[in-house]
Amino acid sequence: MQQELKSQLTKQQIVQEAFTLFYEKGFKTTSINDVVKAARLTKGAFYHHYKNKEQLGLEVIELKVRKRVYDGMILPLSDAGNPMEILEKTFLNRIKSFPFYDKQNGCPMNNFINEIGNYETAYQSALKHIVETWKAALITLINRGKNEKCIKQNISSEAVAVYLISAFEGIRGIRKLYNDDDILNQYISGLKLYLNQLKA
Amino acid sequence: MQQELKSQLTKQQIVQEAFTLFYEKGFKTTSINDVVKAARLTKGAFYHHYKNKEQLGLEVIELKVRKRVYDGMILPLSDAGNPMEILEKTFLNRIKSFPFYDKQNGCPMNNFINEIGNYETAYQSALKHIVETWKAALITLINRGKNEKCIKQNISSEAVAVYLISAFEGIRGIRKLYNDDDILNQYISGLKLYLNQLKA
DNA sequence: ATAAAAACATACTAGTTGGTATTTTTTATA
DNA sequence: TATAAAAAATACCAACTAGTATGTTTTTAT
Repeated sequence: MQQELKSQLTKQQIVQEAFTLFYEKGFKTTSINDVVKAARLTKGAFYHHYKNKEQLGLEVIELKVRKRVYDGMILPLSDAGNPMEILEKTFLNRIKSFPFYDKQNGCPMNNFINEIGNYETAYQSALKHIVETWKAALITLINRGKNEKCIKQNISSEAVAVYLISAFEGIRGIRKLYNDDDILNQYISGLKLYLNQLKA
Repeated sequence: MQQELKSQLTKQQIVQEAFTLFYEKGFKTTSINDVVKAARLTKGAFYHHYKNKEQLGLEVIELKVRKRVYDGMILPLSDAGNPMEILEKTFLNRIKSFPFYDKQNGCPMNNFINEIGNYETAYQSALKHIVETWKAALITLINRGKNEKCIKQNISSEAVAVYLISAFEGIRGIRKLYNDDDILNQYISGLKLYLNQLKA
């Protein structure tokens, strides 16, 4: 039992360090040597727990990237209260609460999508699953807003959800190019404007 | 004179093949060997024309990526006609006219941004320059729309410009995860909705 | 015609990559 | 306490990386 615990702890350590490195310097540019060095382990230990680098990447997406999006952007959507306010609060709070580090490095999911999104089926579906979950949660909330007469009836919930996600992921990338928050504040203005126009 | 022409032709060939490879498989993952092989040249030839890989990357951004965004998304904005219609036409036409290849591989600029956007100053400013040019062109058009009373007065042109760009770049990445155009059509619905709400 | 210079090719280096084979250490169980 | 199995370390490999040194061919100027 203690052995299994140790094994899990080691894997956790590897995944944690890998996530940080992938986030900061990209998946392709991070070597297994980088990861085991950061985790203060050796290659032998790594390849005892993981078949190859791809499997590590998938586990990082599954355990870290997914959780991040889930906790930050999906879970808050199921709170009780005015759907329109929840929508605003979730997007704005998230953007505003990012530390400099997160602004500089962008969205871990978006980084993965744009670095290895194409032609790597396993990654594609892992990332797609996160997006789909997010989208579904947004649609549910928007539909609730329609039912409760605080969101316009004649708009497509799906379209709004996709447009919200797109703009959010887009700005996370674009922000990386800048050294200040001006562009982020402009995005926030644009988002507020957009949300206001959805109100019934 | 003939020599200079030959030199320019070789460089063009290199930049062209490099752009394609960077687009298809990423900047970091494409080796100089890949590039010279595609251009049917040798390493000696490459390093005669370019100082290093970074310089090639910058030239690809400057000559290819920039032109692509300029021709597809910026130049059409300065057409004569109803600003609102131009806005709609430019974004929708562009999205709808992408061949499968372009949908699968995403936006070359966005790929660069998310792959090497952070901690590489030279790339940052090259890419930022493209975004800024795009943004400025959008603002000009939106302001014209306000003057001509076809766009609401009480909205921030900057905010709209940034939100439009963000969503566009965002969906180009997200589309990479899918095998069909459903998500793209939902984006288009969302975009139409958004644009309609700007009308005066 | 010839010498210099530019364009390009060949062969190489030192370092890194993902991954493996083998050995040592730790842990669980009899 | 002996033994098997899991965990981790060491040492290694072939392929690949960006870049260089040194050639050879082609073009240009005189």
